[in-house]
Amino acid sequence: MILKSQVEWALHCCAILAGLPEGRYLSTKALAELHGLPKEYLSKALQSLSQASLVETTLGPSGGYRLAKTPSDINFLEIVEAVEGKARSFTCTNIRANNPCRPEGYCDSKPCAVARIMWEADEAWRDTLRRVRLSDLVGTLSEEVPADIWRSTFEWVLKRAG
Amino acid sequence: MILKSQVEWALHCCAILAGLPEGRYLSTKALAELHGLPKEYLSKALQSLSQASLVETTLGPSGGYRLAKTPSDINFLEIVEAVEGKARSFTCTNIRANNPCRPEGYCDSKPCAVARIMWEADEAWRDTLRRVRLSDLVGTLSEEVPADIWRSTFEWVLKRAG
DNA sequence: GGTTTTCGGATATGATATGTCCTTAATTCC
DNA sequence: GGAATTAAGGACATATCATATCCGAAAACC
Repeated sequence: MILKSQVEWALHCCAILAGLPEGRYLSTKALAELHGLPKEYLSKALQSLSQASLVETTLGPSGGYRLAKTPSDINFLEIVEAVEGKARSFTCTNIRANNPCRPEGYCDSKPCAVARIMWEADEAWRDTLRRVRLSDLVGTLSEEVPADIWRSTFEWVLKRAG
Repeated sequence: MILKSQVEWALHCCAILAGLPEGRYLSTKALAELHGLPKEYLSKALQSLSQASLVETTLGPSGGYRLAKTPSDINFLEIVEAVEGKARSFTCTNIRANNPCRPEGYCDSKPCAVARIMWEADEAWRDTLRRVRLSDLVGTLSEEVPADIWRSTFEWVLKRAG
């Protein structure tokens, strides 16, 4: 049970987009080169963010992506679910229904007890991600990343933002 | 990010094993027929449980599997990790290291902030599973499954246990 | 009009989950 | 002792999905 690498890419890209000056866009090409990622494939992750209305896009030169909301209004779960999907990690195939001792046509009143427990754990995972805002990540990064690297990184991307 | 179906199978099998009389074994064949699962493939899941020392085995007729510990000494996480593995759901490829603005040979003092958040969510998932004991599942099942189905199911499997 | 960009479709490839088959060794039953 | 049964595990086949690349269309900018 491993998350797509696109999840990692999307989170890092959102962190960069969160630090952009108001109104500026950043292209797939710039984000791919900054992170050393395949441009065409990263594009799919960014499209997922766009479909989830987490980012806005514009075409043409100096076009690209910017956040559609303030970093404090975006949480981790939104980003993760945008590229990974909203499906639960445990899928119940209801194998209890194959029990040969069950009367024909018997109908369960509740979902399977095994599934309920697994879904509860899934919710705990989602709750944790829901409680972390993109602005929290940006705060941590600006504390931990040395100031000169942090500053020159944004100079670097802005130079490519036209 | 979907768990293997073997996780579901293993959990249901453990629930049945937990209800067996002391000292009795249940074969792969019986467990597979009870749940309507492919015998050969289910065998792989049971082997995983065996390697994790959650179940004990014996060979020959009337052989098979039984729990190696009391149901209250087995939690969900042990079973899930036995078949799914202990690897975290988020793998950090450290793409921050590709940032062209980083000085050559620069070394990070901490793991990536993105990864730390994702791992925290992973821990929340594992904590939830760790807190649920196999005996809790058995308790829920014996409450919710109609008593006659519950009883005839164990008569059915015991008939196949030799 | 030419360039740059997002977006989506089509396709290829590799890894992994799923499923089957077969052999070996141990145990039980007759 | 011999036959039947079982777990264990290796070999193999198949299907699904993640990863990756390429292309064409439409939109924006110069």
